[in-house]
Amino acid sequence: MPTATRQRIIEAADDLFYRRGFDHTSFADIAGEVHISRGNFYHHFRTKDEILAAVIEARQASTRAMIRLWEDQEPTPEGRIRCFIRIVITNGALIERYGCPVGTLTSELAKLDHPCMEQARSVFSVFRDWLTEQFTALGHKDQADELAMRVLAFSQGVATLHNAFGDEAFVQREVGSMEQWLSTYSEHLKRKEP
Amino acid sequence: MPTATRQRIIEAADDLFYRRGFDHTSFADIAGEVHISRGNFYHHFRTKDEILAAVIEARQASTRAMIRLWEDQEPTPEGRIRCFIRIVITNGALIERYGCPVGTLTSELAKLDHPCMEQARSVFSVFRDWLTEQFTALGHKDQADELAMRVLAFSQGVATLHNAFGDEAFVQREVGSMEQWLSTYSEHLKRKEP
DNA sequence: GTCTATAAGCCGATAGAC
DNA sequence: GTCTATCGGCTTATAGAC
Repeated sequence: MPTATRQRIIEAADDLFYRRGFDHTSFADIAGEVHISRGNFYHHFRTKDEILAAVIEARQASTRAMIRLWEDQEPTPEGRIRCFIRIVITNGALIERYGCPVGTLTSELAKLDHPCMEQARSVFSVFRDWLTEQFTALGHKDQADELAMRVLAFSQGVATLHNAFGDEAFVQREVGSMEQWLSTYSEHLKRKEP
Repeated sequence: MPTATRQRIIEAADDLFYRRGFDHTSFADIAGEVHISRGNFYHHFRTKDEILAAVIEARQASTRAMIRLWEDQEPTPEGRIRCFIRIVITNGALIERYGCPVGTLTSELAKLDHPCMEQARSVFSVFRDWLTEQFTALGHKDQADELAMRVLAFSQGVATLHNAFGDEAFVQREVGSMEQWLSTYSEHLKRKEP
């Protein structure tokens, strides 16, 4: 049973880890955001790694919630994959300023040689596995994972360069090109259906 | 005229900034690597920002040197662009462990809101401008920059996922696919030449 | 140019009162 | 559950001897 304070700590840490980076965020920063003392903070989380694990767990949950939303909104696999492709536009303002939350965290944890690296990678896997399901439903079971990884790589490349150059026209162009690529993989199914 | 010690500091800092990240690397870490005292260190660089600027300048120079090497080895624009595409294989072992040196630095500096961010982005620009030249030479002047950005985004997407998943087969597959894509853009020129 | 010594402050983490 | 007080260690950076 998470207390309200614990939940507020996780939300503040999630935000600060994204905007400032994990290593650069101190306990004092998080405590200040939640308006509690550092002593109180340690009542809820004993180590920094503990709160990182809680933050990543929260991100996994919110990722799954977003995916369920896409599934409710879009009945076809093509429409659902399109939702993923368009994240780089949907979250464009944040990505331009702070990059992709998933990619920048795994990059940082890799350099820190942090034990939570595997857990952070699993956020990527939530997207990867779901995209693989969608491409399987599109009738490309044999190469579904390969296609999922390609779409994932697209999102990371666009996010990194949007963060570096701040060029919105580039993002729009790449999304358009990727959507066109997707439609060629969907035609296969359309031809088979009446 | 850079002294030998100054040069050794820059090389050690370059390596540590890449492997551990800029923020996580301390003066003591660099001084320890070079086997000098912290006091001596401050004789050469007064602030951490100063050494970061020197490191980025060194990276720009080494990037230009690598490009000159490609130009010597490959006479055609297609061959030269292929050299860039294959970096993710050439530097595969380091990328798997620490990510792309350019992409991870810009991501970190963006979060730190660091004044050297613009300078770090210019390392990307060295690649971008050179790739634009190559695509112009291939006969695609109108969309040369767009094609350059696509190849750049490819490298960043592959590097981030290689760092996250450590899947070498994925890298090989994506490089092969990108080389095939490149050859379709080169055929245009081949048809015009006798 | 290179060193030791040290300042001033922030870090994660703990103890114990209420 | 929340607080204050505090520890030991590490940080950037400076002063000054050699």
